[in-house]
Amino acid sequence: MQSTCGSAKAKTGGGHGQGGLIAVYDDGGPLHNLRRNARRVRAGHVLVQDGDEFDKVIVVIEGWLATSKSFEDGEQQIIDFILPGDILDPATADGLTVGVTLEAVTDALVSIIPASVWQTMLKTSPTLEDMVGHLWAATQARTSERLLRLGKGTAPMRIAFAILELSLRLRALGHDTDTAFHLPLTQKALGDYTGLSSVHVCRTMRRLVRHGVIETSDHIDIRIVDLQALSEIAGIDVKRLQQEITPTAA
Amino acid sequence: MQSTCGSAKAKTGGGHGQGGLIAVYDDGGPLHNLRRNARRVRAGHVLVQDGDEFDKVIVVIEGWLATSKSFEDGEQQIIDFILPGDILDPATADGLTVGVTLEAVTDALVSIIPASVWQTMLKTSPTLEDMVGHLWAATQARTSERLLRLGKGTAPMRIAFAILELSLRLRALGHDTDTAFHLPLTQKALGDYTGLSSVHVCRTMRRLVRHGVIETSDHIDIRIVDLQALSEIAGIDVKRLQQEITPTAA
DNA sequence: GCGGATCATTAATCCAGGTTAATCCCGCTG
DNA sequence: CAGCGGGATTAACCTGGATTAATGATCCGC
Repeated sequence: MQSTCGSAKAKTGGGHGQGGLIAVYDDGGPLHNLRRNARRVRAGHVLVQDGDEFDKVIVVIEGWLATSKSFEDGEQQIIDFILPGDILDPATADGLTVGVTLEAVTDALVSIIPASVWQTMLKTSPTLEDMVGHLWAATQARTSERLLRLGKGTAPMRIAFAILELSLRLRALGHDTDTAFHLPLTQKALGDYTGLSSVHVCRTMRRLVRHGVIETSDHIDIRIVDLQALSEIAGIDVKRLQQEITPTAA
Repeated sequence: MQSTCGSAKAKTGGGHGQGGLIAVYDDGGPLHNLRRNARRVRAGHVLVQDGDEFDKVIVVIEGWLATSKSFEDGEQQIIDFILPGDILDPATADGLTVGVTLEAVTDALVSIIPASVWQTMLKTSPTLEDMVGHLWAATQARTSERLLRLGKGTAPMRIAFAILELSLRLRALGHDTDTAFHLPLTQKALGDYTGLSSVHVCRTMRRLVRHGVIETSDHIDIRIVDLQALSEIAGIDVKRLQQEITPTAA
């Protein structure tokens, strides 16, 4: 699950704007024919509902997905965003049903692999197993940070963290520049991710802008102006977070 | 990661009061000699600190551990409780450092396995791989539920859920009876787990008692009086939660 | 039995963030 | 161009849970 990191790096990023793990798929690696049997889904499309029977693994090739859970009253929590290169096995312990709803945030391209096939792929490719291990470790680390902030963090901290976390993940994909990036999210969605109301997300982000920590333009294009300040608010060390949550970090 | 569930069941529970996965270890399975090289730790002992270099996997044989993260100001969030039979790989994506602090909640018996050895064990034992897959799926499911409640749930809901979650996990180990069980936790710790202050944990639990939903005796011995009501407050269906978070559920 | 821990309980007060609702902005379509 | 709809923004108000602090229980070692 650890060791032998390097192999997954392969930041060749074959010119299609995606480095990281996706590149591996196109390098004749274990997932090289993913694109062939991939499926295109539109933004808003729900791939699986919490509680459904479903025993497939999903690999995201392009676009954003999100896993979420909600109460009967409609209150929703986004569990995680699934970005290009991520692999999601939504199964619960019973191996039959899933514990989250999976929805496309943007138009996306995904590959849906039956569990049995996936098993075989894993068993025949140590590289793939390694990749999965790293992704899993990264997810763990991110989730822990998020649990800490959902449990004990203030609103500014949650927002700042979400911005930094997503910016790091996007950067690792080779999208966007270091400081400017686009979040395909409404403030409501950002609230569902951070456990805040959309109104308070707005308030808090406006405050960050006013304090010159970030800039925003046209529907959540974000530019980080003062990285130092932002990471202090988020309560993290950027370098360290990057190492902990970037599966391909050296 | 799913399929072939049954093999892990093995609820023989060799008479030492622990069913589930631990039983497998004693059945000549891949982990049968765990106890031999196990290490005993006292309650309160910190095994690893967030940020440490550490590339070992930890298997809990007896007792409770907890993973946690905290801010500089001392505010602490318990990420998860690690119970007998659980396997913890605390590594982050960099494969070198860990992202959580691991502490013994009670006196405990743990086996600490170097990453390389663990790799080998996994590769040579499909049964073990399967177990790990189920544990991981169970953890995922539990974490999702907890994220939902930390983000959007009220205090009663968080407490009720924590009680039910832990009671189910304990029951799966063959400890305790269906409705009565002991939590080796202070209210402070329960607060760190649910993202509440100890004072509010107290208030909320007292209210549950007053409403006849639970009973408590002597330092968090809990008896569930009205399971129906408790699960409604928690916002779950007990049967379903059990399937989703119990690695050995059929 | 006595001082000193640690933890639970309760009450009083405060505030971060939720809720509601009005307004604005912008892209869309007829 | 007007009208519309979805989101962002802002202000006014309210509340769930934090904080502080005082009081009890237990359990200790002496």
